[in-house]
Amino acid sequence: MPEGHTLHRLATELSVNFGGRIVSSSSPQGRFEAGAARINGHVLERAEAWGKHLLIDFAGIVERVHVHLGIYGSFVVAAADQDVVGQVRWRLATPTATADLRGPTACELLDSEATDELIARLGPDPLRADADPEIAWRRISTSRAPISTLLMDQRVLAGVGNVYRAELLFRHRVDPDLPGRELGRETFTSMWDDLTNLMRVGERTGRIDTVDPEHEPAAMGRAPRIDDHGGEVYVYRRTDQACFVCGTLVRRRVIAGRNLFWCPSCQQRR
DNA sequence: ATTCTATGTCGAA
DNA sequence: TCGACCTAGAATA
Repeated sequence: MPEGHTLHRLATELSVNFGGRIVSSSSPQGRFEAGAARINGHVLERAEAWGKHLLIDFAGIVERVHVHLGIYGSFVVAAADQDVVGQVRWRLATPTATADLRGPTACELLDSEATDELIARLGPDPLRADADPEIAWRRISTSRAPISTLLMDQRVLAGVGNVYRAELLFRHRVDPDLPGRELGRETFTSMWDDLTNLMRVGERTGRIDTVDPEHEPAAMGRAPRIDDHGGEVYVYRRTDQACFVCGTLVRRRVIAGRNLFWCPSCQQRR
């Protein structure tokens, strides 16, 4: 379930469970064999997230491990001595913990130059203390592309995925087709602040919750929603269900292979 | 048993 | 805009 909050949680989890410890490293599936062997027996120094990218440092190794989960990758920390189940690209293990990486888009060693290039092409990550929203504003306010496309562009904002995109647009009642350069400065600022808060909640809880108290299940007399992304949301994957605010049916549209969900009544140009 | 789906990204057409 | 990547679990037959 990888949007930015997941990667920041993962970075913390890896740091807590493996940081400062000698780890054994292997690639049961075989596609990271050489890299895993280089790391084997070294001390994990730290793990950090930049948007949806994870970077892990090991003592005495100049390169950093770069992991990107893609759409279905997973990196799961569990107790020690787990059997290998399925396709495990990379396994980290200590006497007390095991971490298994499956199905990532990227799992590779990057030198410092490649790492710099990676970070340089990412926009500000709301979950990082060093994030500069002005960079995002500059890219949005000078673009003719629709705001729904810009929010997913990692050069504009790092860490936002399909769920946060749909929910952020809904929460601010923004038409997904609005060109970036027509988005008002005030709207952008409140969206950035809101996004930061939503993603912090996501990082803390491990789920994406975006519904305000007055629209929560208890307040509206409806059953809590249980879904893969694990939280309560306004529009994501709620195609043909009633909008919590106005009752209009939520719509879905495929754009460049991705599902966009929105309320056509609440989210109109003003 | 098979098909479908997914919170992502890249490169080709 | 489309397919490839590559994985597990859910849905369908």
